[in-house]
Amino acid sequence: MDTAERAALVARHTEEVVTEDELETLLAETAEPTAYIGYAPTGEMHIGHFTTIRKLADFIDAGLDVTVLVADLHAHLDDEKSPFELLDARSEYYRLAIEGMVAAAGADPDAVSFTRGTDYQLEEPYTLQLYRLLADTTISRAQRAGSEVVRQSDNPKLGGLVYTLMQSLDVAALDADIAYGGIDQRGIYMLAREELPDHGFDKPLCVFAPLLSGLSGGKQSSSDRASGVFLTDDADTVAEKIDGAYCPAGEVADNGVLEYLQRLVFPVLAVRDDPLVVERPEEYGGDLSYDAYGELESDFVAGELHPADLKPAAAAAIDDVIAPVRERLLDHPEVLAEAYPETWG
RNA sequence: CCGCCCUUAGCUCAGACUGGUAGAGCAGUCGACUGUAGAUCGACUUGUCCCCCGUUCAAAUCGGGGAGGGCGGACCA
Repeated sequence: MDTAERAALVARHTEEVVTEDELETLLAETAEPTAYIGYAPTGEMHIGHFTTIRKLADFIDAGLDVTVLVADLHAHLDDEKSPFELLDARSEYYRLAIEGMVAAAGADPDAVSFTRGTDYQLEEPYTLQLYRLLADTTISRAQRAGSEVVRQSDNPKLGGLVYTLMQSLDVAALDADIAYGGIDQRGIYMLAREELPDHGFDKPLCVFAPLLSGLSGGKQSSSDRASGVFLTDDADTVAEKIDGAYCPAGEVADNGVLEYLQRLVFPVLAVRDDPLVVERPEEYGGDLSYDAYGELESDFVAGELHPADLKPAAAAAIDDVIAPVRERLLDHPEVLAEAYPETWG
């Protein structure tokens, strides 16, 4: 694989790369570039996380050294989304779920390094750097950077501000060349690109994944189980949720069903070299089979593929994709019960 | 340390002055209409009224105490 091919692999299915030129340079000049993505272990993981994590397989194939940060302190700093006492349990759950998703994406989980925030964020060098960042970042700058990530309220806590600076510093602390995350993380990593060079660190490249629409048209949320498919949802639940999803015939915008297919199902099917089969009654033209998302979208836009036929096929395919992750999680009921006692205890 | 304000449905809040065991909007659920969903109609559900004590035939409402949250003041040798 030459540099251009590797760059294309890293960049495919992304929302934005900052910047493409820097990516080519990095891949050409660095022996083993590093990329990291951080997750604050808060609510249960869902299919939106899966689409973002699935891309780690591309990173690994492109020769990147991938680290996943389980940012336990962040989970508490952001308006105490996770109680302090649950950080251990939820960190364990996140690691289990993420490993499951990496494996389900066709990559080797052992190729990913895991780190927890508390492994290094309490040590002196990190703390000292954090204080220095705190000293020269304005409140409004930190607020703006974190506005898409940190919970907003009329009476925001200091934790949400520190969260933003810590995440910026994490890029340097983990020695990552590339900061990867959903496009909602853009504000924070732009702050990192601005501030880190002033503190003697390299300016990180950023790769942003698209966010999935929720099934009702809004955003997917960990705190709303109905807004999307969760990793532990069984086949019937997936079918119910997809059946209820906003899905206007012929329209692509805000269509969660199509997004699931494009961003998660087809990439996984491609690895297995399987098509997506849509069963359809004879009166509407009989079964269909798609090897690529583009064909399916064309048919959908043209009105050749009706939502009522698409939905059951999509539900079955989604269930098939999450099944191995679900099984891995349900194999460890004690992990779920300790991390989310109110749901699983 | 002092003073003032707030706490009612999943969310935002009304009701408190003039006690009679609670309402609106949004959300949600279910029908109708569409070969899905949404939109649109139609129907429906939801509550330790922050906690404790007291007054009263009767307290979300009045009195006292407490908890949590917000705002302001004071101290500044």
